[in-house]
Amino acid sequence: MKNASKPQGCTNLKLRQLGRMVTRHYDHYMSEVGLKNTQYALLSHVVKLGPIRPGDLAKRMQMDASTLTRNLQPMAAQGWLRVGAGENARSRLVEATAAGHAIRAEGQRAWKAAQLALNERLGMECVLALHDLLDTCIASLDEETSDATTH
Amino acid sequence: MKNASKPQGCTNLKLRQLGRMVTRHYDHYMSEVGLKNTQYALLSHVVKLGPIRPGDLAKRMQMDASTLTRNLQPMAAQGWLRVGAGENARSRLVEATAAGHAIRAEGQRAWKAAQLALNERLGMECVLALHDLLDTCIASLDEETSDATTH
DNA sequence: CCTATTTAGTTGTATCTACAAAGGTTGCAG
DNA sequence: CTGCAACCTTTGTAGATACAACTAAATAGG
Repeated sequence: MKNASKPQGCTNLKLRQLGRMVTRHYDHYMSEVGLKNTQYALLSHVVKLGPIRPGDLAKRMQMDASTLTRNLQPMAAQGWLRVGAGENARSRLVEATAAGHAIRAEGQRAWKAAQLALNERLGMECVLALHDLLDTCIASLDEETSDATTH
Repeated sequence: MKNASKPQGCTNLKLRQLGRMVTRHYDHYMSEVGLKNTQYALLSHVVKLGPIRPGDLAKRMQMDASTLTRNLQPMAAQGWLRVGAGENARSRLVEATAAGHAIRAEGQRAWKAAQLALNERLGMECVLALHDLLDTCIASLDEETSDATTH
């Protein structure tokens, strides 16, 4: 017994609206340590994935390569990460500096507070269900993109 | 029997990642009629909510007032909508022009194709569940914002 | 009436986002 | 070795997003 046979409204609209709300929520907390939500996400990925090529990082974050180039710039200017030479002359490697690790640790505390507050506001059940669903959707769209269905 | 007692990962990250993917999907379809996903959303709201004040429209869309001011500009320049005088000298009214109604109708066809394709890619069950959850979350965060709990 | 506060909208500034195109690099075919 | 295709990243351009500060106008007190 379905809720409705056809989805009501626009998936994109709802995603973006909630996205704006949640992003504002996180940014409010992250601002205490001088980070944007996006910068914390990027820094965390760089810390975890070690020296990594921009293109690979962009793919992991489901982000356009040119967007990544742009997002790296303010963070490199802050000295939080470094975009060095890769194997080839045409590839590069991104890695976090000591300052980057430090601020990421600070950011993690702010992030935890933000996530806890959000869990509180939405209810744990809701957040768990949302995470599962978002993960499923991301995986679905991702596998089609990389076209790995055939082998 | 829960999936886990604490949510794994970052709600904001997942939302933004899926948001980027889905926005790209819609923009791909909307580009056929020369609209961005955001512009279609904005235009639809203006068409539906009739002449409306910028502030009210921003609240409806969970968007900062200054963001709305900026987003209106390219659309007004295209002649799709008009920002006219309101009751007071300090308030204004936004409404769609004839050209706005026309392109919104075209956009609607593109939107339908995009939504159908997304339903296909994610599966109807998944989209329905996602819509319900997004609506619930938006409503939760919204009621706290408007602080309507006390009376 | 006049000032203080609140309200409505815009501007300054900074970042995020992505498509199209450009600039080099690598690798392969001939 | 030469030329061309494929690859990796950055630039050009345009729009989305929001906080802080600003302008202007309505409103409340006195």
